Amino acid sequence: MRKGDETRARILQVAEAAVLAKGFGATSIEELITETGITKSGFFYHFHDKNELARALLERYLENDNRIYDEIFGRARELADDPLQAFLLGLKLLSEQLADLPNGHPGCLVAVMCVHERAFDRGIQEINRQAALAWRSRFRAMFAEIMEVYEPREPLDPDRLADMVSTVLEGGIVMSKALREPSSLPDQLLVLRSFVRMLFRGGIERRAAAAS
Amino acid sequence: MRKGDETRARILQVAEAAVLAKGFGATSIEELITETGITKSGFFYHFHDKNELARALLERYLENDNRIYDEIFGRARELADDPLQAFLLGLKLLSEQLADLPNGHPGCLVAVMCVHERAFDRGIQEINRQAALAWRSRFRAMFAEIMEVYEPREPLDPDRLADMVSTVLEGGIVMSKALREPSSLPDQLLVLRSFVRMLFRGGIERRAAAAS
DNA sequence: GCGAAAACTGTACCGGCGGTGCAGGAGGCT
DNA sequence: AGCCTCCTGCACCGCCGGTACAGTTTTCGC
Repeated sequence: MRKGDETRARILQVAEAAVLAKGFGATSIEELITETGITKSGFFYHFHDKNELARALLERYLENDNRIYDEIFGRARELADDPLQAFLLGLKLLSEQLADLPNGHPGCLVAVMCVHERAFDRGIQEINRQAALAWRSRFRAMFAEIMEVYEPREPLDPDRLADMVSTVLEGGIVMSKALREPSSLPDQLLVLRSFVRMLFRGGIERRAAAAS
Repeated sequence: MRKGDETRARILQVAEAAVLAKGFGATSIEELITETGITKSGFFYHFHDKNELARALLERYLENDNRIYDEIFGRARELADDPLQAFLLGLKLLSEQLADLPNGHPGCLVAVMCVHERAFDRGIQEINRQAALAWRSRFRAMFAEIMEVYEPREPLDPDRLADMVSTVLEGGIVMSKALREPSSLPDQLLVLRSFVRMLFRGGIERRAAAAS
């Protein structure tokens, strides 16, 4: 029981690195089993086909992904009283953490599954969709809290604003890889941070100006 | 000579749709030849392997991509005297054009190649990098022109700002696919538009306020 | 320590796919 | 007529995903 989970986890670990490095199609099962020191039969004992591997991979990735966001923005929320300051600090911490990765962000499995789209079943597409919606509600909650305190300079839909965070993350990963500049992703996050600061600090300045 | 080019173009057209729909690995050569009504030998007469197909596909895609940006931002530049207004109009036109696509943006081949990364040779990675750099210099030129007229509310590196446009485009494509909401990409472009307007119109307002 | 279940191994096989090699043919240009 | 471009047809290779299934070791609860 426990042994099986450990092997399964080892396969997933090796598979994730390989898939993020060269895509799902280019990652062969034979390669995974030689690297984990298991036999082909052993592999198919754990995952009855490649699609199931993809699902497990994605679920594992998303759990970890959510854990990281919880940690970073949770820490930021503890350090700052103000919701805007907390969010800006969170973006900064995230940017720094990504900048510390020596080879840059390894890649996002959600993006991989999007690109391979129709190669997978509807179940995986649905997990992907739910993940994107979860990101949306996570960041929307933060923006909603900010908007209770700060009036935005321009009225922007909180959902669209929340999606902007995911958009910059996903786009930053792609652009970092295309440019071969690991620093691009953290830099783009800081640009987004400036935009958000401008959006809300502009608002409070306007209110101060109107009051005077 | 002309006949060959036509067949080649037909293969590329079919291949692009297939690759964007389900990824490169999941697109089989056999499938391409049945759809174009050519034989396997005929295919390998035009492309000596799959890697060469990828290169041709990418080059064709980038030519078309550049043509579209030239058109849209060229038109915008003609319609507006002010460089900021021209850029904002260009983003709006681009957003509208993307919103008009019934099934959303079909996908970006640069992102596909990034995701498959090590499955291709260095030549393709280099084309990808040059494409990203070309986007950067295209939009940097626009921001440079804007900055001659408007002072940004915050000092932001024109390169980073330029990359933000590509980042939002690439990220928006991924998020649109993940969410299964074709409207997400054009919406995100409009959010970026708001950010850019805020960045520069905030600047001019400050100068006007300082003068009064 | 024992028995059952879980976690594998080994082997043999299948079909699809990327890719090679080569011979030959149709059609147009000179 | 002869050559070149553009293909077709065919035979073949090796890798890979996947199946089937019998047998073996490891682990864990009792």
